[in-house]
Amino acid sequence: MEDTHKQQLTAFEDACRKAGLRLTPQRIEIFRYLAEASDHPSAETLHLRLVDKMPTLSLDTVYRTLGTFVEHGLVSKVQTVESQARFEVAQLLHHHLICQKCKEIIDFQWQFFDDAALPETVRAWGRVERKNVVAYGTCIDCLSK
Amino acid sequence: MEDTHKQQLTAFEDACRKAGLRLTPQRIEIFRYLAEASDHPSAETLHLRLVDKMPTLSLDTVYRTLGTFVEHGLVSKVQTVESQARFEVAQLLHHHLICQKCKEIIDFQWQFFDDAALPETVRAWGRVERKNVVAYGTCIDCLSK
DNA sequence: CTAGCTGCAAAAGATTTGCATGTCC
DNA sequence: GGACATGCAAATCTTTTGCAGCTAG
Repeated sequence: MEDTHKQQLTAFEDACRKAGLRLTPQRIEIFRYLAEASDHPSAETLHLRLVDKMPTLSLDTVYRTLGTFVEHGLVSKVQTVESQARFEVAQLLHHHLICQKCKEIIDFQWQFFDDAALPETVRAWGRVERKNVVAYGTCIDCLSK
Repeated sequence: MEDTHKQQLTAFEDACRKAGLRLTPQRIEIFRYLAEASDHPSAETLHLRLVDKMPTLSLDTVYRTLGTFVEHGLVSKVQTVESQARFEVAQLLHHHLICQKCKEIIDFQWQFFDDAALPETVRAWGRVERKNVVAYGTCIDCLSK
């Protein structure tokens, strides 16, 4: 496992303890897998890939666990145009590229945007906590097909 | 009806004819309502509000019609973290503010962002057709509660 | 007239929930 | 030990689909 993932996992265990969440094998596995995955899996995909390691893991536990993680800000629900929700380990300052053909979601960084101030008019609306860019298009693989 | 909406409606009728879509009373009402609404309603909300005017209108027609409109680029499906999908009349260059408490979605403009070029790294990914900002926070009404 | 829509009802897909049992702290 | 989490099954909620009748062009 990469260092980044180890750190995420430790931070996760600390966050669980702080939030009064029990560290069960299921939760650890689900989080670990999500931290290592880079493809924003759905609950179903996650379950499918984890039942090998953990044959008794049920799909509803995956749903429940992801819900709990999202509530506690450990995991983010990624917006898509598909019917199934997708998830990723919560991290600030990253944005999404979505291929409209293969539905793949890729993360990217954009410092310039992160530093930019929202327009004046938004200030009157309320308090903004975070802002994200979602860009839609066609990935290079799908373009060449 | 405001001029903007009249124009949208005329553009809609033209677009339907061009696309070979029939102009049925249901389609006209659904589009008209969506053009006038500013709150990004879900299919269910739309149906609920239209059955008064059109008592025979069925929910599945609303779903089917919105699907057809989205396919033809007349309407956009708005991504949310809620379970129900929400819709709006398609328009370029606008972004969303989402209140995490009351779930209200507000449009805003941001010329500076629209003009900004995506970072270099994105170019290697493929061809981007559009980019949107989604900002999350708490609206002024919910802040004062 | 007739291809394309609509409404109805039923199905499918995604997610949630009640409950009994098991397990982390 | 006791509160919390899990697994199972059933329920719920959202969206889709098959089909027969209707209607815009």
